[in-house]
Amino acid sequence: MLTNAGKYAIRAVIYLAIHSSADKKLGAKTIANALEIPQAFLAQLLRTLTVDKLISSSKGPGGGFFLDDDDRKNTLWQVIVSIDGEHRFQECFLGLSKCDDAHPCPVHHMVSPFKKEMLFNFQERTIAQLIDEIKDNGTVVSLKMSH
Amino acid sequence: MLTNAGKYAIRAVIYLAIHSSADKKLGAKTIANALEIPQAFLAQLLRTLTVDKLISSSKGPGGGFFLDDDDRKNTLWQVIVSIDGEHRFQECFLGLSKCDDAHPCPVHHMVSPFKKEMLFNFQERTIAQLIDEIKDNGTVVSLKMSH
DNA sequence: TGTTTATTATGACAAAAATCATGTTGTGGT
DNA sequence: ACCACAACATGATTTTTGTCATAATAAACA
Repeated sequence: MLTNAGKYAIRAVIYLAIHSSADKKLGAKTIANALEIPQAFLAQLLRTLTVDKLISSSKGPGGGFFLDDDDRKNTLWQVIVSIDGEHRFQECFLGLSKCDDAHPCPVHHMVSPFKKEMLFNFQERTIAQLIDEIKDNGTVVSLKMSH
Repeated sequence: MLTNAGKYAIRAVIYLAIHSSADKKLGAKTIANALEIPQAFLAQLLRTLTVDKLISSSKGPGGGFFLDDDDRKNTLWQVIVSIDGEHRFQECFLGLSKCDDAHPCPVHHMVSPFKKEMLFNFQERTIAQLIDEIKDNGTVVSLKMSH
């Protein structure tokens, strides 16, 4: 459903959404340590996200990655597409290349409704909204691998 | 969510459910051709399923794999567990080792309800029931990779 | 203008998943 | 008893994915 890279990217973006701003930039190393994921690998993902304009970055001393207001209007779906590609998330549960309501795989009707709902969730909600929901919810979300 | 092996296994079991019986056994080669899956790889999966008593087999001429009445009382969930293991299906969407309602990952509330529902579907329905539903539904399900 | 800090870029490396190849054993028919 | 057939068992190979290391480039500040 999601590759490791995609999972890392989502966690990193959410971490940035919570902890960074235009005047509080974070280095790849900082983020990697906080999330307990390999630095160099994360750096590549952050670069890709930067190229796709889903996160912002600045070089030099005091530089780093961050999310500005515009970035926060994007969705996690865009992050997924940027790293894993569009197909990965939507592909047939059994891996068939053609699987839709007209030509369903044997479990299509068991799986399809939930996938659509989930996809919708990722596409509609902006990152800003997601953070708000999390804060409203009260329960402390975890981003680290284990705790 | 599911490994390639798991997807193959499910398709093979459903194929057997539709096309095989105690006096109509099918060789691994036949199934592999029908589903457009690599033979040798499928053969291993079928063997595993046989060991776990989810499908039946008999050696020698006229032998092959098939589903008897007892086999049809099993669920696809058992097939998944047999091939991919229990954890694969249930793991956290973002890969966190601990992710539950008490300690949720940032997208837990967006994903968890659907996963639970889907899991329930796979655990409750027997293979026999699934086949019945498919037949009732009318639309011809596809099992081949492409068509 | 040079030094520091941090991103960018590239390629090598490791691990895991998926695939393939080979020989062995058991079973039924002749 | 022999032969043909198909499952069984094991291990090697390939491919993909993920990880790591290192050098290059850009920006800020003294």
